[in-house]
Amino acid sequence: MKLREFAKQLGLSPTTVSRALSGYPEVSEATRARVASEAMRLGYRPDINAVRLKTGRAGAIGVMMARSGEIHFAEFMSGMAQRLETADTDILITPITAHNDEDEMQAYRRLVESRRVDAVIIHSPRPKDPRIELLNSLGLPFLVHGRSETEHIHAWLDIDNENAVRRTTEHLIDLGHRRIAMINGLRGKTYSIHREQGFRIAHQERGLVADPNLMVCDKFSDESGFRHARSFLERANAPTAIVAGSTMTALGVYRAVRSLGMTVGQDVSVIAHDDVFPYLTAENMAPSLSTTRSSMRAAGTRCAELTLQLIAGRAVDEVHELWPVELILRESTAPPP
Amino acid sequence: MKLREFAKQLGLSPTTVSRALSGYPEVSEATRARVASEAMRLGYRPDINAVRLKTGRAGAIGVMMARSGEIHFAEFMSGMAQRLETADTDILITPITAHNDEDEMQAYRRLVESRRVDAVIIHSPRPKDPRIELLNSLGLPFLVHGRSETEHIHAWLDIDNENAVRRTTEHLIDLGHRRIAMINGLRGKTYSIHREQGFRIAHQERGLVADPNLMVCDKFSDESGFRHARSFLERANAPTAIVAGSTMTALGVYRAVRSLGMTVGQDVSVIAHDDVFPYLTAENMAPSLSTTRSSMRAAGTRCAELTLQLIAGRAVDEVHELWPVELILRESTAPPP
DNA sequence: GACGAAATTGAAATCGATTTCAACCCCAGT
DNA sequence: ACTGGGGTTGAAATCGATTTCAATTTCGTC
Repeated sequence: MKLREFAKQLGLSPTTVSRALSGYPEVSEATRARVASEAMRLGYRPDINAVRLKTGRAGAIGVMMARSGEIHFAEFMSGMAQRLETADTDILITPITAHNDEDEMQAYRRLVESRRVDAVIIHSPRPKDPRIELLNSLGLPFLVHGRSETEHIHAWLDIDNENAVRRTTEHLIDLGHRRIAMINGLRGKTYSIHREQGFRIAHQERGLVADPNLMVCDKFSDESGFRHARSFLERANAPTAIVAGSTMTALGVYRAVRSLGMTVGQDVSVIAHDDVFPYLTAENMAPSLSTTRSSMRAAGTRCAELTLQLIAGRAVDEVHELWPVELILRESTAPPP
Repeated sequence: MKLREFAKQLGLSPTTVSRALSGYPEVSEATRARVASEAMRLGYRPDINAVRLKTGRAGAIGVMMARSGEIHFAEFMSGMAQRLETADTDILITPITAHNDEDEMQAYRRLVESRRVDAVIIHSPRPKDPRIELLNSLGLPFLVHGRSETEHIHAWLDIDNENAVRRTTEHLIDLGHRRIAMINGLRGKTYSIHREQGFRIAHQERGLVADPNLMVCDKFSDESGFRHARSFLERANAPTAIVAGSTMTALGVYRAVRSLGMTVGQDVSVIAHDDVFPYLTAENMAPSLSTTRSSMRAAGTRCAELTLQLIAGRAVDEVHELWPVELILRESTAPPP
């Protein structure tokens, strides 16, 4: 059913119908009500592509998906979806298969030039992230989930990674631990850098020095948690506590500890950051895992909201949110033996 | 840059340029080459919304995302993306917040009537799934990931769940197990039903009867694996083997076994279905987990391909694929003590 | 050199909405 | 009775491409 037809059935002009449906003020209340109810009854809905062509709005927010199916991705998206479903805005997934930066940049260009999206959200930025410069120069609104240290202006939402790990580490030191290891996220990402900073600062504050031999960077996975924890714990001067990058990593760490005949929360303390996944709960691990916590889903919802605001014209330099994280102590952290 | 302008710069008509870029045969090779290279140089790309309006193609495939961030989702999507990136087709995520069927149906209607997508993919169908009937009546091409038993025709790709669990169970019986428990997926989904069938058939074949008290349905999560395994193992007549619905479930099962002072692969055998996630590998669990395996990512890629074929007009009743699963025996299965 | 077929190119209509600008109605104020 | 203004409505232009149909060029053949 097209506007033409529909308008004819109502005995009105397309103009008036269009105005009635888009809430313009100059159409009389009586007409608006009639149009609305008839649209519902006859199932008329504007062709989204015509609307987009005419208005220039794409009605979609782009999200770049890294090739390696990020474990965080589904939760974040689900959060976004929650906000967007009432905003008549779609989520457009654009795959990044590229292994080099240039390909990735090309993907952004394509997105912008073909007018597919009104804005994009990018994840896991690096301190100097070329994407930020590119998006700025392309003039496409964008929100960074995470932060960058580039001089180029950008809207962002991030969690306070530095403070999270700092409190985590302080807690371990205060329990009496002196040799603490950290299994960090991917090298080069801003969040990994911030976490490392938190780790160092906590040590310094207490008059200690973080041992570089006890710090590694890797992806968040069960496997990497296991491997690094084993490697740490088999050393002569093994750490008595381990800070893990994610609950998935912690899973591997637990396994490594057990595989060496030790017990988490007794021989070795473990603490991790928890992005709150419905299928893996820190509280249910054995022993229950102490964590810093910040919901990935909530971040998705808020990022969607902020992105809508950017599209609506909110100033980029107003949009900066740093979320604090909760510290939740459970059974996996205790004084060293 | 618009077609008008671009064509003028080339000294050609918009018609010819459009044809050159879309690969029509009637444009001379020389012109085509010139147009292509200039388009690259000047960065001309057709406005996607104009193209869509004119051609009536949406250039996107819709995927419905259930509210609960499915753990499988990211991998499947990532697989889809891999196929679609060269097809100039987007993936459109539509959130389903609805708790009732009617809302969900409404979401599909909206998708179709506003011409947002050329096809949709739906997941985890039930034996009589009303979505299938609706999509048929709306005339929108769709692919079911999984299968339904409805009389309504539908294209589908599924893994052979029945056979997977059947072989799994046969293996356990052949090892000597007589009391085998199964932690199945969500009740009412076709895949859960098929798995249950496989479980029963394996028993029957060997002259045994599956014990209904040892079969439960629940979501795939660490927590549910733990809870149900505990409950099974604490009974008077405890099972000696457990079939788990996913590696995540198996994780919880392992934990439950250990929490009771028992050992996986000795006191209790465990086997699961593995959808192959990069962050949780059956092989790396301790002890390594025996599984049936089928890559979720590969399914995504193939589903994208099949959906493109449906859009191109391939007959719906030709599109049925049943994927066999591999059975991989590792350390978690052994004869009963 | 002329003719017709084949190969190229272009003008204009079209997709389905939004929005500008003009027209109309109705009534208050003079 | 006439004017002006507010409140409603509509005709037509427009967004930026694709595609139909007609026009033009090129080329082989007689």
